[in-house]
Formats: sequence, structure tokens, C-alpha cells
Amino acid sequence: MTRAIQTFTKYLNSKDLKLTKERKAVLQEIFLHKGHLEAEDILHSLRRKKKRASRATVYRTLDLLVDSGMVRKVDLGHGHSHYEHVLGHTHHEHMICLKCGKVIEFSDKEIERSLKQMCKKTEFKLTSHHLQVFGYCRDCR
Amino acid sequence: MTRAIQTFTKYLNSKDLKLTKERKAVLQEIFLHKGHLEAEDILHSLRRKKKRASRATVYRTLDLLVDSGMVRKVDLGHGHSHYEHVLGHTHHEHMICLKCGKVIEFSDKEIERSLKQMCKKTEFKLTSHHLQVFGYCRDCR
DNA sequence: TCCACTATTGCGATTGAATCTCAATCTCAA
DNA sequence: TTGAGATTGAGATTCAATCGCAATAGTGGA
Ligand SMILES: [Mn+2]
Ligand SMILES: [Mn+2]
Ligand SMILES: [Zn+2]
Ligand SMILES: [Zn+2]
Repeated sequence: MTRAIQTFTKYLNSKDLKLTKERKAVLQEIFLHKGHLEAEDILHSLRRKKKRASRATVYRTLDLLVDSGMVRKVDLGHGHSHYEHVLGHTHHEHMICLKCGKVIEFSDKEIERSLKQMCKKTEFKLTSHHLQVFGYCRDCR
Repeated sequence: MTRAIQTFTKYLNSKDLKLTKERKAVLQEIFLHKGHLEAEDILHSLRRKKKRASRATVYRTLDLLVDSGMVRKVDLGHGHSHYEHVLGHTHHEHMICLKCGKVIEFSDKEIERSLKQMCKKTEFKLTSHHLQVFGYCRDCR
């Protein structure tokens, strides 16, 4: 967490921005939780703790966090965005169960390798990628 | 095209639905174009040809087409959906250039294989997957 | 300390895609 | 021809996300 705050501060400084208490609160909220949060989750969670940040500020801060590379915006097929922190986590993909909604994280060296290979061949400079796998989990199939 | 109409008719019959002229018009629009269309493109294109279908009907028909497996809903990172016809096309993924917006289609046996493997291992019954690769194309890198 | 300047915030309005409601229209079989 | 049910279209509605702008907080210099 201290680590996250340091990294974010560094990023903010590089952009001539400041670590305000609102920004810090959003940062903490997302780094405290393990899973995939939506903006509204963060808002509610903050409200419960009597800290506050407006919806606009939450979204604005999330944009900064994504831009800094500390947070990833993920699409779980809900029609709106989820966010997860990335610092200290290895890159992974998502399997989403169409019945129970469970999200299973996985990573696959082979896929990463093949993808890099393909981008090289196409002379495409990869900056990020997202893989969503839809289907039914062990319990629901 | 005749092929597409046949397939759609069959699907509709199986659901006790009918091939109306509006549904046919939407079908034709999407099968006439090569690329990735958004709902609004279809609306405009129809309007230009003096055919008509309301926005609601366009969306409703697109849902049917997706459900039938003839059309795929794709996310190109624009914040709204695009659609492409699938009948007679092999499955492919998308590279999206963050500068010029170009969409490069590719398919990779290795990735498909690894993914199936991973799902098997996880006992996850795969129904569909989407891979978006963001970066810069040859001309923009 | 006080002031002035700027960055930041919060509220509420706004946007835009997508969906919904429901009356009008169409289809088709009896 | 008639009526039940399917389908459509217009406009209202939803909902995430963004925007505009006045109020506020924080900073550095006088
Ligand atoms: Mn994840
Ligand atoms: Mn495509
Ligand atoms: Zn499940
Ligand atoms: Zn490009």
C-alpha cells in the first residue's frame, strides 16, 4: 500500500498533479480490495467509511490510475467497466461464467508468446491486450 | 447472401419468428458490408436507401442475428458495440491501432489451441472468447 | 500572517448507447 | 373477413460516464 502511494505520487508529480486526499482515498479503496470493482463500488465503500469523493472525482482518479499503469480497466461483459489493481500482480486473463457470474483468472505463457510472435510478424507495436473467455464454470456446466 | 437469408429464416422458424422486411433489410445491410458496423451505421445506410427500420428494430434484429450465430458483437474499444457477420468467415481476433483506428484481423491456431487446453484444465466449458490487441500499426508506430 | 493564484472538487446537467413501453399496424389461419 | 398474436416505430427511459462551472482548498510570495 505504501508502495502504491509512492508510485502514484511519483506518477502525479511527473504530470504536475498532486496527491489530494480524494485521490488517495480512491487509490486505497482499489488497492485494499482483491477483486474487480466498479466505480459505484468505490463510491459506496468510501461513503461507508465517511470518507468522500464525488462520482466525478472517482472516475477522474480511475483514469489517472489507469494511465499510470497501476490499475487495469476490464470488461467482464456487464456493459460497464470494472477496475483491478495491477501493481505486483502478474498479467492475467479472465474466464467469466455466464450462469453464476464467477470470474476465474488465469495466465498462459503460450498465449502470450504466440501473441507477441503474431504482433512481430504483423509489425504491430503491442501496448496492451484483453482476452475474455465466456462459458460455464465447473459448478455450472 | 441467399445463403444468409436461408440460414436466418431457418433460425427464425426454429424460434417461431418470421422474416419480416425490416429484419431482412438489417440482415442484408450487415452482410453487404465487409467491415465492422455499428447500429447507427445500419440505420443511416437503410435510410439512404429509403428502406426503413426503427432504431429499436435494428437493435432487436442485431440481437437475433447474434443469437443465431451469424453475427458477432465486437468491442473495438469505442465504448459502444460493433457488429460483423461471421457466416463463412473463420474466427479471428482484432488488433486496433490507437492512432489511426485501423482494425487488423488475424487468427492464430496456437492461441486457439492453448486456450482450449487451458479451459479443459480448468474444467471451464468455453462458449466464446474475445481478444482485443491494442497498439500501433506498421504505419503509425 | 494575509493574499492571490491555481488546481481540484462536487453538484447537477448532459451525453449517448441501448432498452423499454405501448399503441398502431401487420400477418395469417380459421 | 375477422381476430389473436406478432411485430413495429416513436418517443420516453435508463444508466454509465462525462462535462461545465461555481465553490473550495492549497500553495507560495509579499
Ligand atoms: Mn482480474
Ligand atoms: Mn473482424
Ligand atoms: Zn458458474
Ligand atoms: Zn495506425
